[in-house]
Amino acid sequence: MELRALHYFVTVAEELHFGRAAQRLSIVQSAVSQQITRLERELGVRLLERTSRRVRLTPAGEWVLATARETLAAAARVRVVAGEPAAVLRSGRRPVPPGGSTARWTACA
Amino acid sequence: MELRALHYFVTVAEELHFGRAAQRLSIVQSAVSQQITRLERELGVRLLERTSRRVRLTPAGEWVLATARETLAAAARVRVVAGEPAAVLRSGRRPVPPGGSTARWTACA
DNA sequence: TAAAAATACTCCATAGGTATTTTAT
DNA sequence: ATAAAATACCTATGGAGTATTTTTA
Repeated sequence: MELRALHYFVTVAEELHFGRAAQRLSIVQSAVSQQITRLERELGVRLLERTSRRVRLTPAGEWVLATARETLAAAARVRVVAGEPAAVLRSGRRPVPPGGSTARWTACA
Repeated sequence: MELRALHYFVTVAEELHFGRAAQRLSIVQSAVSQQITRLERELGVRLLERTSRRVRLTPAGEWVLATARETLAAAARVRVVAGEPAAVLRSGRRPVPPGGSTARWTACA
């Protein structure tokens, strides 16, 4: 289980939409889909109920959402006590290469 | 920052010895070294002070240790609320291939 | 049928393994 | 000299991207 997957899951849970979550995360929808699928497989439980029109949290999804947020918050505290400048703060414009975002680490969460 | 790195760090902090930590984690010492180095680079702070005879926590290391444990505990709760059988429980003997441990995922933490 | 998620496939970054080197006592 | 961590190099895994397919309201 990775913090990345929890982060993606929380974002999808907030947006209730894979595409919008992907946008917020600055990655493509398929990557979000893969991570959620992997997380669900790893935990052995369905977290999101999706149809082509709506995404909803399952009961297990609701419980996991709360603890996932706690985990991410704790991880953020690690960075804070380490004195790191709050995760990924960027100043200035985001460097986007000519042909669109080919680079994989141009944008972080 | 990954849960894996936090886990390795907590183990080293408990053992105060990279080699013993690696043993407990069922991986090689160099992998532990790499993860700790990466974590320190990511956080921008030295967590462990090592000499060839002794490993000690830096003050930052002490702070990070506490929050790292909180993070791992929260991650464990995610698994619990998801109903997962407590992380990686294995029964029976560990499958070791003929030529020694070539497989990389034979043992997990 | 249209909007949205899932899948197939590719590229490259990285985790961990082996072997070796560096370092500090 | 020696015990222990760091480094170089290698292979396999997997994350994210593009393009496409599947699904269901």
